Amino acid sequence: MRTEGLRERKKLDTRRRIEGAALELFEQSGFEATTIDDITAAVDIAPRTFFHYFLTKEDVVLADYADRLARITGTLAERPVDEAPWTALQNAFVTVAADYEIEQPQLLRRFRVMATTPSVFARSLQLQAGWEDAVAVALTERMGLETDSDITPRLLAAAALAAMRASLRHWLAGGGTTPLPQQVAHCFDRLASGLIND
Amino acid sequence: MRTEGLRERKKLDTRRRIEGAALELFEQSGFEATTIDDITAAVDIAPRTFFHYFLTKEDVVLADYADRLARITGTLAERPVDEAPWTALQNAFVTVAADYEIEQPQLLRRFRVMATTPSVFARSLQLQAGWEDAVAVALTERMGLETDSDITPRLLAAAALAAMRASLRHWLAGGGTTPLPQQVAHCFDRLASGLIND
DNA sequence: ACCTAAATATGCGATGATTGCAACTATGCT
DNA sequence: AGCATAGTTGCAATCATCGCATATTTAGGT
Repeated sequence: MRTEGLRERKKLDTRRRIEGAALELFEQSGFEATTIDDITAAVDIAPRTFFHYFLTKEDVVLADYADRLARITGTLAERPVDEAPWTALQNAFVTVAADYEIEQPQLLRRFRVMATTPSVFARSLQLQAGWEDAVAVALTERMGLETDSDITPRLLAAAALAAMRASLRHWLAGGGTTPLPQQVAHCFDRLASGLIND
Repeated sequence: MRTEGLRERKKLDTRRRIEGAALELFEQSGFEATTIDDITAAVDIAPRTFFHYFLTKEDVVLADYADRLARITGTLAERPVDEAPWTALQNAFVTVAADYEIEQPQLLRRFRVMATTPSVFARSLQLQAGWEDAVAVALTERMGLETDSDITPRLLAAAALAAMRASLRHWLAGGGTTPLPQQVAHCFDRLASGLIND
């Protein structure tokens, strides 16, 4: 009972090989200086095939974002319904932060490219906006509200993402030194206790 | 005592004509379906010239962002130094919100395009990230902190932008019905008093 | 009005991402 | 083996964007 059939395995393998080769090239020559042709040549596939695996060149760097979102909404769904929304959110994001911590080495490669390439950074913001949407929807359901009638879920989702981004930035600035989960928890706490005292 | 010389006036005029024609075309045929050639033909300038006025096609839709940021940092700088950072931020953003309210008709055109075009939306997020940077820097100075040593300014800036975005979304969802400044003030208040109670 | 330097506008020619389409090949299933 | 399906490839076309060399235009003296 392998991971599905040969087809699936091959596909996953190709995807990983693209990611590997691309990241290597990006770090070596820079994102913009690396062409799709360079990447596909390195993996020995047709240029056209690249776009069957990734929507854009930027997405190779951000290949983990979809799973990351799933992890967030997944954790959020697991939290007891009677838990305060903000607390549930904190738990969900601290969980992802813990993932980040574990995968730190690989992540740093990606983040380095993102931090130095505007188009990749922009794409990451776009994907994160998708996270915000998903989280807002999840919160709306959890809080039993009408869609879009109340601004609360949106505000909470946006604030959560803000806390995450700020923490991440700090983490990266320190080269991954400071413990990320604690940092995230701290930012959530700050927001939870109001910002006037800062 | 005109606005500088003829050269300056012409340049401003061309810029405005590009914006006008482009927005019209975007609304009529869609952003992506409109090419640079279409736009420059409508304004009767060379295609190459377009890029002397705007860095990207997306930037035509977001032409006001630079001034908007100046307004924010300007207001922030005017606030008394002993005012709490979050309060100062609130004031700065409510000020822009008031601008938005006044320019509502023109803004709605732009927002409509932004809301329906992923690449424009992405670009707007990128520009807002620039706002966040600028605001964070301003706060760092105002609070007399070492650059990047403390995560606070970053968190506050990110939270402020989050409040702004959430408010804006609500405003747009309602077609510009609800009073934006109040909405923004409300979101800032919510964050200021902590999110646990929600 | 005339002349020169600086600022702008054009024209031209790459480059490179991205996409639709049609032909081709490998895999899954019977 | 033999068909249906999914995945790969080639090809051609679009279009944004950019560097560069060449006109044009405007600003400031003379």
